[in-house]
Amino acid sequence: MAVGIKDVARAAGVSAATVSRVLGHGPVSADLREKVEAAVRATGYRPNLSARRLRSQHSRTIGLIVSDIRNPFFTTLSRAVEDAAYRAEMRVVLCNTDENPDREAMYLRLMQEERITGLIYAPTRASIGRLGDLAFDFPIVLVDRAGPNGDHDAVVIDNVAAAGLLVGHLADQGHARIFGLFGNTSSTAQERHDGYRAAMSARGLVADARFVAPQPEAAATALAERLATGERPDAVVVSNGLLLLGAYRALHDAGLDIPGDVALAGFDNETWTELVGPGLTVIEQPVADIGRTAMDLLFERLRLPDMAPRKIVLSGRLVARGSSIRA
Amino acid sequence: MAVGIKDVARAAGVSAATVSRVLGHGPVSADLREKVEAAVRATGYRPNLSARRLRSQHSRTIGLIVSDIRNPFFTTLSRAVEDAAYRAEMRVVLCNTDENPDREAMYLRLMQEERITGLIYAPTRASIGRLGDLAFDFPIVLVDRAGPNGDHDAVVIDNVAAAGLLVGHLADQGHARIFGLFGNTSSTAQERHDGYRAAMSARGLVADARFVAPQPEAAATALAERLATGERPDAVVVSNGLLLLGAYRALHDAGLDIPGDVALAGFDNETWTELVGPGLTVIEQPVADIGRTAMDLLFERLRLPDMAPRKIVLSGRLVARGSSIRA
DNA sequence: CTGAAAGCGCTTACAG
DNA sequence: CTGAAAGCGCTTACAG
Repeated sequence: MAVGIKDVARAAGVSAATVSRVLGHGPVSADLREKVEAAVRATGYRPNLSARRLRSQHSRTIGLIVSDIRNPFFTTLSRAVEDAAYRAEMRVVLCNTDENPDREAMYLRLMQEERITGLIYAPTRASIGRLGDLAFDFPIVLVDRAGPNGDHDAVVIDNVAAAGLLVGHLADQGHARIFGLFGNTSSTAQERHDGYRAAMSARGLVADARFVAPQPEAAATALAERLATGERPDAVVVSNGLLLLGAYRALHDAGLDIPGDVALAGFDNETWTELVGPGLTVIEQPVADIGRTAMDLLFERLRLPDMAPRKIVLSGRLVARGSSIRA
Repeated sequence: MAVGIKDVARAAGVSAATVSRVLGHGPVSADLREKVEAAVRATGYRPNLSARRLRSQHSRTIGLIVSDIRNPFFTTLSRAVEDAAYRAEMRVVLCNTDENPDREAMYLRLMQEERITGLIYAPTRASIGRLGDLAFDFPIVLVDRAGPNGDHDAVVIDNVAAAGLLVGHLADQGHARIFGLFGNTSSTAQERHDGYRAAMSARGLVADARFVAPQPEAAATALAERLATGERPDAVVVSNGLLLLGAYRALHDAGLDIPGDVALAGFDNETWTELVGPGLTVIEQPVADIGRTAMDLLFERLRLPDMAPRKIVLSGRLVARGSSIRA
């Protein structure tokens, strides 16, 4: 049915080996090369990648495991990774765990079964501790979330510093009761929480934070609850774009003016953050750089397997907008 | 290095065939099954999918080609497809064309080389006409964008009707000079344009539309240009979420009040559309349903290859918000 | 139910 | 530069 390499060989009057060499980078005379190329066109031959991978023992495949593809952070990241892979003539298998450790385990198994060349991986907090236990036949570069002990290559931003930037900015604007909302599944959110807490304490302010599921609804609910009890915070910081959406909605629904009643700031410079109300103050991450750097690190690791693990720390940038600036 | 099926067989004291049967659904005695399972655990064996696919001639792989993964429409679609594939014990290869016909051609080649089981595909407008020319070894279900002649299975929404809903709604609110912005790469946008034009004409209104590249910036530029010339439109409709973002920003930057100066409405009920200014009036598409239905159609087609092509038309729903409602 | 053998479609030493 | 042969790691008739 489907045309195979033998059919092309027959049509070109050469051996299958020669066809393979033309398609690969083997040495072939111009004469035969031309005949083979004509035969490939005539037959519409497409090599079978499963056979090629099996025989060559190279999958030329990069695995990419992210925790939520709806999050523009990971969408942008995956595009950067794909572009880099494409330039290196590799493909990408993109998997989405939804922050679910079961799905994560399944996809890690899949990566092994695909015999991937290397993995770029944003582990859930549940998995990040057990990372050392797992032995894989391929190198791993962590992105967005690094393990506590630096035994893996990783590309992250300085979350403690970035959270400190936000708190410092809010404090400079005269805010003191700064309520924090942080995702409860990622080490990144944990670090942002730590940075928040440290910066608050450094200014003699009292930390007041909650961890919630990383969804807008959870943030909205948690913030609404907080608004209903005790003294109202005069600012809110959140640890990512999804929570920012939920927090914005909760303030909106509560009829509060931003920043008049409550200031708002968070992570991830998504397009909509510039559009809403007064514009939202955010930390912008160098997302595409993170992806490119992760691929660079992976290729380095493949060339030099025994290199010591490297953690590359990039910086977030404060984008101050109306949501935090007191008139 | 890596443990293979023979290693497991040796460890379990059985043949490779028996190991294969335990891992598949073959008939094996409880006794041997147990031994094999123990050996699999002990060795940490993971089957090589390339070998399995090559030998079994089943890739158990669904291809999914979308035009822009940043567009939440396609993100949501891909999640729905993946969930359905997962339930059917299949994997998904997700490819992103960026509306670029070259990338599209490359990915179609890749699909053939992967010997995918079936393809779910949102073709660019450049390709949609040539769809009939291409012969593939796998069935295709078009999503979001159907060809002009119904020779492929497809799942779409009624774009003409949906655009008519928007125009009708705006007209009912007293708007007459309704400017339209439509993407220039998708047949979907073309249909929405046609629906816009038909609805305008049915109400005796004069159509005033432009096609632009499907990016926020292009929409913003085109709308700014339109605002700078001639009589100002009193409403703007756009054909998708990205253009809506750009149009919103252009109105905002021009210092115009929505809907006081200009009303705005468009497609895709993305989260941010509810948050901005007065809330944006949109057509909500049943995105997850489109994905699920496409997978159903694909499986049907695989079971019954000779079935006549079916086009399933779902409906958009008007979500009216402040951006179009005249006080 | 079980094993030995063949073969999926390629690539790659090996020999010339 | 070129071809014949072996073999990647599995699955699946075939025979028992």
